Amino acid sequence: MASSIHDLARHLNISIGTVSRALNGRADVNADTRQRVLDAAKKLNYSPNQSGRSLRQGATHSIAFMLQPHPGDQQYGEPFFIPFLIGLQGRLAESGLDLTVVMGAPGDYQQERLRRVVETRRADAVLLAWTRREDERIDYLTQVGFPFATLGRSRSGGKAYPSLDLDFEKAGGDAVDRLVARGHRRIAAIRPSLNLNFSYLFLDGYRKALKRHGIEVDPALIADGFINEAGGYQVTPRVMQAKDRPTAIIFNNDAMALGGCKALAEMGIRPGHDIAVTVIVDTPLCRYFSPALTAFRPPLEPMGRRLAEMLLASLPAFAGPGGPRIIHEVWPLELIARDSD
Amino acid sequence: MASSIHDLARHLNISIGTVSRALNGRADVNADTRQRVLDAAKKLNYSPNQSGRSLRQGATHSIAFMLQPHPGDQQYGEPFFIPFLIGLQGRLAESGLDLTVVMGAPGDYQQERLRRVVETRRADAVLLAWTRREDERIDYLTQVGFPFATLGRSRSGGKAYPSLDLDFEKAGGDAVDRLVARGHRRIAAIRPSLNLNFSYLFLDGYRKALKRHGIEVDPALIADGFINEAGGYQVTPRVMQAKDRPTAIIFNNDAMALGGCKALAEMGIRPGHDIAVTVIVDTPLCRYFSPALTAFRPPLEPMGRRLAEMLLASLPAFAGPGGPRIIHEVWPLELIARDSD
DNA sequence: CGTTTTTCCGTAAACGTTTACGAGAACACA
DNA sequence: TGTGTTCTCGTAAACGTTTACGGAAAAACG
Repeated sequence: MASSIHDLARHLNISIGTVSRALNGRADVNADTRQRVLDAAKKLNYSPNQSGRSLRQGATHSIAFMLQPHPGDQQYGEPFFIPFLIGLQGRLAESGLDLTVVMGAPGDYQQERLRRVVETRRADAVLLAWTRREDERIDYLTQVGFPFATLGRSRSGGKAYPSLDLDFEKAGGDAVDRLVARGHRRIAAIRPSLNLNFSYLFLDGYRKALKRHGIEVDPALIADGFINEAGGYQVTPRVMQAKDRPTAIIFNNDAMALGGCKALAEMGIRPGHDIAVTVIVDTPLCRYFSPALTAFRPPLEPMGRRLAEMLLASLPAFAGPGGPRIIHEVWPLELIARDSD
Repeated sequence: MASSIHDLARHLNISIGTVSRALNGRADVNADTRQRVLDAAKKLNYSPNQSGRSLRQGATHSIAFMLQPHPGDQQYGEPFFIPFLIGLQGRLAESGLDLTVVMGAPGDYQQERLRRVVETRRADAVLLAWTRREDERIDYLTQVGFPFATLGRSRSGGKAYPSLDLDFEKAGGDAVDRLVARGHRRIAAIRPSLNLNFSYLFLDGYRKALKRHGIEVDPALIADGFINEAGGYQVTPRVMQAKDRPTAIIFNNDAMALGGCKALAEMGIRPGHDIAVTVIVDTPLCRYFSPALTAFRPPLEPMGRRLAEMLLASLPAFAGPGGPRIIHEVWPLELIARDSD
């Protein structure tokens, strides 16, 4: 049933070596025989056994993307990543690589699963998302010398790996600028806990922009909570209880914004009327919420493509003529003005 | 660096055969030597090369879950599946199996990717979701005799594969019952197009319940659209233009409900006040939306665990003493009453 | 003590590829 | 014609495992 290279060879009365060379497009095979091999391969529905290839070549031809729910986050997930994955997979496929998403159990922050992938050599490289400020995954991978790239920056591992990130700092500043221009002075910031790197960047941008406008940074207007609806719901009332009530809130996460708006609604506060709401990472949620939420949108699919390219460029086997290169890029977020501010 | 079974053997001065047997827990190896092997394995940080194992055993020890955005659905994804995947991965890990999620490019409905997985033998079995009424993936897999299980039922492929589904028919009926009990007679149904199987089940339940209550089924109150926010947004006004305006809408999809509520808001119609809204599959969205949406909730994580178990039970290599069994189950959806109806 | 059974381990083949090496044939060139 | 080059292909080893087979040593048994 599963036809092997031997079947092809027997069928054509040539050696398996020639068949392999023909299939792999090597130069030292007659054009005529190559065609015959290709035809036979199609006819016998042949496709190479990956285990065999991997074993011989020491490469799996697949890239692992580590996807993991945050600890305790049983209910919701990562819609954010889907368009990103589409771009990723598209670009990888062009280079003959498979993308496999490996799920971690919630809570262990991927370390165990990551080790498993690396040690059993299930992938040729790994893609990490939601990098933390100090990231043990990055430490581990650099230590064992396993190729990887990250979506997001980190302090860990030096800069010896490709990374693509969004400019959360600028977005945080732009959000403040826009709100200040609209007359706001009391601006709250709500961000995820866990030491996610983008959350720090966002806060930096927020703080710097306030200072630029001569506005004092009030700790009572800054809060962090769990990175989902429940977290936003829980933490938003806290900033609303500040002595001098905020007239605007910037949420660093769409899910938290959703929960926060729920909390606001229960307090009788209407986004867009009684308070201005801005969200840093846009998803379709923001668009279809009532009122539609002003948000900063990342070009997710192009980001996926680009990160794939950057990863490939760093791998000796795929790098272009110039040899392997480590590329770092930071992309801007585009403001989508809607009704909530 | 990557230590092989040969390194272990050399280090212990025994043959690789013995090492392998010790590692795999076979009976014909001395308890003492086994311990020495295990210790050495830990010390040398050995873990078996998957390609080697797979090649020899003809099994990859991994299960593929096919995840694919619907054609044209660039923006949003499958948050629905995350808890499901957690359950799945947890149960598979207990049997030493890896779960890899394989992404398809949007649009080709997975056929090409599926073939690729099957033909290159990257997984031992496949898990399909969002089954269609007539499903070419199922036809293909049964035809080539590749093991699989499905989340959702289908007309294709006979019944020779395990399947776990939710009782959308009952949920559709229950939703109608509840609305009728609250005085509604004009009840609209909005569901995804594409011939997704659950969408038909839902509609069947809806229709039967209406008839049970002596209410005529009005085609003007039934609409289908694309399975995302945009689809709901686009199609909801259509049912609202029916001669005798509906006083309630049942959405068969949470994303469509979100889009639909946006459309309603633009028409000045408030869910929970001017119209009753019920959603068949609950997500955190429904809970945090304003107003919170009444919805039917599936136990996603247990479903994942259970489907993994059912798949394993159907595989000769993992089936229990009774031999392989094909199990079919249909689980109920639990109504979560909130504020929208 | 001799025979049979059990325990334990080494040998080697096999899984399906890729690829270094070498060799025969055809060709080019003087 | 002789020599060197090019084209094409077969041979066989190698990747890291698992496992059937057989055999030596130890244990059990009479």
